[in-house]
Amino acid sequence: MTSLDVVPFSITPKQEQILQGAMRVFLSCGYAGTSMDRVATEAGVSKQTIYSHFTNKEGLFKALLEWMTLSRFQEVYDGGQLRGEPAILLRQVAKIYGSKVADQNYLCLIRLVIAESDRFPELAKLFTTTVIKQGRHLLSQYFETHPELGIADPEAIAQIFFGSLVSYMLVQHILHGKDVMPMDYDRLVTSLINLILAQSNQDHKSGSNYQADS
Amino acid sequence: MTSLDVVPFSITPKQEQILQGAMRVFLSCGYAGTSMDRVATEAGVSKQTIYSHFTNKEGLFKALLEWMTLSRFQEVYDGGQLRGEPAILLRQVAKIYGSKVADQNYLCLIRLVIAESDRFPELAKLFTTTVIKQGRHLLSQYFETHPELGIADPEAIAQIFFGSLVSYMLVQHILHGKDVMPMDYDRLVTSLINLILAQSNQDHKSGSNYQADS
DNA sequence: GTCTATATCGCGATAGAC
DNA sequence: GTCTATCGCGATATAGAC
Repeated sequence: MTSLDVVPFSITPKQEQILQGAMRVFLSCGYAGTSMDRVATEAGVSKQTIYSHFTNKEGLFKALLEWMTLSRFQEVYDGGQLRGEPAILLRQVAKIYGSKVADQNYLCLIRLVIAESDRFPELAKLFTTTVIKQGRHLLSQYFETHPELGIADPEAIAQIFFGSLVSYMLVQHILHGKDVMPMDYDRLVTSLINLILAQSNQDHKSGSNYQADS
Repeated sequence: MTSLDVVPFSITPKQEQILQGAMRVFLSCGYAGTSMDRVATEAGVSKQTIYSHFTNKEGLFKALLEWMTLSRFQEVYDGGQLRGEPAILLRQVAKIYGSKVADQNYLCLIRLVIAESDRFPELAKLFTTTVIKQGRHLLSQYFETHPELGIADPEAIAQIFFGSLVSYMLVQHILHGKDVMPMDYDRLVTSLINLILAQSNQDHKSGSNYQADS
């Protein structure tokens, strides 16, 4: 359940050189918009060299996205379990998340995974499983070990927490919201943390267990 | 400020016929992956007819996305100002949002706007302004006219509300989260509404006005 | 206005020398 | 293993008949 059925990569220097070039082109031009000639030029190798290391364009693309997804996954979640005071920890998570995800390469990776989610559904699932599901799981576990926070549905709140951060990055940095409806990241994070922590301060007899009528 | 500097469309039947065909192809194949031959076949016209109505591939693509964005905008936000009891209204908004956005065409439109946000930034800005900014503004106004909810930063909470819904749709339906980490929409909405409404039930002297230390 | 036919170019993939 | 040269195909865009 917790282990991923994806084997770790072992990459030769030449393959990494090719992937670095492929990354620059695919991330900015998309799958269909990328030509193998351009990748060869950008990587500083000939086209045939690419075909000798990866089966074809599709194979190169899959290898690139798996490589980026898994390496970035390790980089973000290497800390293991979450610990500390709620107010401090949530802000820290948001801060790390903001600095790691606001990175240009990572934003382009997300955009590319979304763009090709129909043509390459397995890659989208890999991304969802390793990045999003894992993050949600870690935070959800933290909530469960802190019952004093009064969180009724840890998984849902964890999804709301990360979802708010994801949509912020998406709208502000990918959809150019920073130009037409700018909002400070700290402002969003502060409101978000206040929302979640306010659960522990309220009268639990009140209408917090609102139920749907559908 | 509230008016958009985009003139309403007047579309001839032939143009709509072309746009309908273009929609099917562009939404599933992306910009670079779409051929004008395919659009012509799908629309039931010849290729030259397309070029006589739209200047080129880029012009056709822009016209399509502006057409879809603006027409969908009118469809969702025709209700004007929001009214009603908070618990009822928020759930109603989430319900409308869920049914309108979960539509396959609309999900593909969002994916396409994201995918081409770098090549066509003006289209991304148009989408952000007409759809996201407008929705956030309406909900923010509602919060401002209901001070009893105890919401300190209406704009931020409105962003969190819609952001949670957007990211849910994105992860579940576009990134295939429904296959690897399914979650019921009502479950998320219930937790989200509880979070927001809990603000009005708490002791306002407590740590709800947590401040960043950065 | 709309169609058929065509020009021109860049693409993915391969063959063969070294 | 890596390079240069090339094949075959499908792309955007246009020309000219009706």
